[in-house]
Amino acid sequence: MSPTDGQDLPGLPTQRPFVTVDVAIFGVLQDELQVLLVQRPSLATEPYPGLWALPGGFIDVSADDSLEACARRKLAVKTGAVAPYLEQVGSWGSKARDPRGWSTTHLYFALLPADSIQLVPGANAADVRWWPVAGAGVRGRLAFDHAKLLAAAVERLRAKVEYTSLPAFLLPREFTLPDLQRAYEIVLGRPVEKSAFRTRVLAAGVVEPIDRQRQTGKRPAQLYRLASRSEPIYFPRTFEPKRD
Amino acid sequence: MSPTDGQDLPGLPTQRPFVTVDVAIFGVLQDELQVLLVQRPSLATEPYPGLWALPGGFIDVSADDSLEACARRKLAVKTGAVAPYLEQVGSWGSKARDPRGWSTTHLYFALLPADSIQLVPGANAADVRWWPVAGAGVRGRLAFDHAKLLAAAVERLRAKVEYTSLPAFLLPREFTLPDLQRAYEIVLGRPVEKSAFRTRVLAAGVVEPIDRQRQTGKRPAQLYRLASRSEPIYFPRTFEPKRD
DNA sequence: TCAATAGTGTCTCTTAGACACTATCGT
DNA sequence: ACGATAGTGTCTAAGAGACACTATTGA
Repeated sequence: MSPTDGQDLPGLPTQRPFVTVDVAIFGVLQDELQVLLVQRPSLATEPYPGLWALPGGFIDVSADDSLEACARRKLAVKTGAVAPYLEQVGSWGSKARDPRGWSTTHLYFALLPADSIQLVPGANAADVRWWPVAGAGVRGRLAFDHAKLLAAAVERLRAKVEYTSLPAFLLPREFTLPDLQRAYEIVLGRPVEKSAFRTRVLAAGVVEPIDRQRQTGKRPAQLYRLASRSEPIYFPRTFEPKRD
Repeated sequence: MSPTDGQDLPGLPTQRPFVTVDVAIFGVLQDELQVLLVQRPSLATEPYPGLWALPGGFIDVSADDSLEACARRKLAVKTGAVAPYLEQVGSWGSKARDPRGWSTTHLYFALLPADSIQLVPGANAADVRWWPVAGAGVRGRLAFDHAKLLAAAVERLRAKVEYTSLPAFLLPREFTLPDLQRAYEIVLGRPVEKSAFRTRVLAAGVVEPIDRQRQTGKRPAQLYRLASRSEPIYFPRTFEPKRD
């Protein structure tokens, strides 16, 4: 197959944008919401050398059957794991966002239990590490338009957390209700009322109790697991605090 | 500039998907939610000849500065109008969705006052017309994967209508509250309670009264216009009917 | 018995939903 | 006066938010 196959069929444009997929992988570490970033290679031939970026890259039209498959592949390459939750955030494309030319990117975000995975520095990424989302360490120092992409992913995540069970995908398979409540508080960045939280989560059927409790020094807590390991639950109302 | 410019820079993939933008343009006509479709040319060299499809097509990397600009261009070409509301729904891409090869599409949906525009049959589209969204006339007879795309756009629209002022963008610049309520009912496909509707819409500051009323045979109705002509308003709660 | 965390009960207040009622036009 | 549509008021019930209270462990 020649390298220009499919580039010159009649009616198809000869000049095409290049197409990438980026993934914002979120986890909770040290009681903080963090995002997985990779460091770009320090080669003068590469754009933004040495800067941090969302993991991602070009579509491989011979290896990737679809955009989502491409996102899952890039996720697996960095984490060696299959994320329990993956969702498309949107797409961006313009002449200016990549110095190499007209480009589009399809942005996904993934949630996973951060302590369950091993980071995998890749051939094309000097380093891989978690960065706190709230911290200023990352702000404004990301390659390409990734600061904007990350902000969009965080905004989407925070918005959906108000009315879905998404934070459960940040926890290991078995967890307690206080664990889950803490995950909500970490993502939202504000405290959540305990009684209302428990009522809502249990009424919505997000979780089901298992026949075990967590033994700590204090009163033991009932262990739960997700009722639906793959799909999030949507709540009828939100967690938003009462307006004043 | 040679036709392969930008195709062979070092590090860039030589094989790229082709990139399209599609737009689901919605309007209310004959008391129904309708979508603008174009008929594909009846040429054997074109895929899906004669079938109906969402307006759209390839990115023109020399004419389009961004994906959204491309969507606005395609919208203007068919309607001659600038839509008061345009939102990205998502993107799809795979090897299989277009017989000509690996392709991606970026789907937008637009809302506009249907009676304010003139349809413009284009060079590459045999015909343009409105189709009822609910009707079976369109179902399963769309080109490419556009049935799926249209379903996604309708789903997004319906979901957002529950908690936003989107239907206002389907009305002319001046309208009455009963007009607006009717627009909600048409999009949602179910009746909306009058009193709660008015309370919510007015409390949210969606509209502002103008110094005129609509004279019909009956009691005249106060005319309003959008408080914010460009941005939709988000309600704190939804219009969903009480569960049983 | 105390500290600490898990889990429940109770009160209030807001708001949606239902629906009846009033208001204003033309005929 | 009446039909028809515009617009308001009232009652009820459900759920959120606040917060106090009880429960269960180890030390």
